Amino acid sequence: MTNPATIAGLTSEATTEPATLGEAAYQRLRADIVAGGLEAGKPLRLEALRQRYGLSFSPLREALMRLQSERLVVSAALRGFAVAPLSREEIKDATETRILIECEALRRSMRDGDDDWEAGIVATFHALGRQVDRMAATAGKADVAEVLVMEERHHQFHRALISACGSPRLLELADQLSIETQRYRLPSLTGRNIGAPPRDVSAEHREIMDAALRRSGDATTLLAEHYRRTSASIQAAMA
Amino acid sequence: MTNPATIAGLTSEATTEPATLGEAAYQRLRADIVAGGLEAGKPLRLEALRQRYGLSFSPLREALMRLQSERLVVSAALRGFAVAPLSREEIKDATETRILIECEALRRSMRDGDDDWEAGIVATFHALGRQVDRMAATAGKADVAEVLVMEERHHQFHRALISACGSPRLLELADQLSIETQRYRLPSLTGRNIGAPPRDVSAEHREIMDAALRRSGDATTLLAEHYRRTSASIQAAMA
DNA sequence: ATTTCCATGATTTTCGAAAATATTCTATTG
DNA sequence: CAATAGAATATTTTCGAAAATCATGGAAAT
Repeated sequence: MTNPATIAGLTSEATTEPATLGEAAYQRLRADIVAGGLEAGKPLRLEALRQRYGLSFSPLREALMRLQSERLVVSAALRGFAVAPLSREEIKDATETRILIECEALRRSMRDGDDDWEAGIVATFHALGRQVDRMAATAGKADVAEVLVMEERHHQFHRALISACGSPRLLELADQLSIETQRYRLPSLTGRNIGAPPRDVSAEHREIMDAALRRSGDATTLLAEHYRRTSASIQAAMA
Repeated sequence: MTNPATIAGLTSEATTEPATLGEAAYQRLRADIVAGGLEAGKPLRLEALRQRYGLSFSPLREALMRLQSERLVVSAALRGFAVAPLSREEIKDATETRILIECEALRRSMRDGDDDWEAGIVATFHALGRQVDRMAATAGKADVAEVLVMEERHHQFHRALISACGSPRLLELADQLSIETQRYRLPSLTGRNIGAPPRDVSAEHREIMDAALRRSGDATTLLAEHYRRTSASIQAAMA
């Protein structure tokens, strides 16, 4: 059965209580890795995790195996686990793979999407805009909780675009790649982001939305450029 | 130590000795699911698995978590695991996703592939042909071990085609989708395959190879057709 | 000075029992 | 007879100790 948290969203705020400790460990570990609470490259000692989360080895190991499949954790046999390192190569590969997956899913959604699909795009675009406005009002303070809410809205918008593709695999892959790339985005969003190019992300979103609703082939091009711009700025910051 | 290499010509990693029991459980479970030794849809009771493989719960659960990420196993919280069911929808989605992934990887490989890439294609094509000839000689007997060897060679050929793509993600996804679709192919290969359309698979492989070595855009079209033909025949047999 | 070997401590991996939860069966009620 | 509640059973999930393995450091040998 697919994990509802994977589909539902990114953040640790579980709308539903996890049924097992293994599931809880998975969600908390993933949230901490993505948000940087567990530093990239750092070894994940089981004894330390046991104390940190108040769990036993079994559910922790289960969660770590899952996270390893999602490339958030690496491991060597008998040598334990570590938070997957960040690298320019990885963000590049993740971004290009994401573009491949999401552009195909967007093409199919534009072909098959109905009124509900369109409504979902408009609704999530609006919600994202509201959140961006709210954060602009309290400018200066890069509150990490607020940033996480915005990232969740951002994810919901992009997911709405491809939600009518009809392929569970493409949607799951898109979710996984979204999580992976979020690891790279978050530091630059919470940090004070000096030297970032002046970029109107909201305008990019609006263009993508408009093209998608027009069922125009431009939508995939705009989507790819949107992701490549973000990736390039991250890579530049990783000098 | 029990060597699964006799049963599993399935993957390259199956030939190397697993370092942990969890890894061994993963390999043996996967081989048994793909080969049909564990029936699709059937519940995987831990007590039964413990006896069958002579392992404790921990490594078994670890392996099952990994297999769940690869869509070979499904589970519901507190209700245990089951072999992932087979369905027309799944083989369709898996095939189309595989085409998306491998065609992109083939395009990149044709763009960047060097002499070693070409040599790998020619070598694996030859090895596959030898195996097919060997099996044609002993026709009538659909030996499951021989079929597994052939599937392994088949996989190696297709992997050689895309091996120069430069993306670890695309290669890993292709491997996973290859395993998934193998579950669907094996029954029809071991069974006596009545009513199958007369199809020269070797000729298809040669055409794909030739086009790839010519760096012709036809290669991706031929590859897609190759996979779609197989998928269609499987779906037809699933009436 | 460098290497090799072994003891020591740290860490991962595995096990089987215990706890938690689901499922089945039976008895009872409406 | 159908439906329900509760006990009994089956199964999953979790725990902490034990076993296996790796990492570290120091002594002996070259």
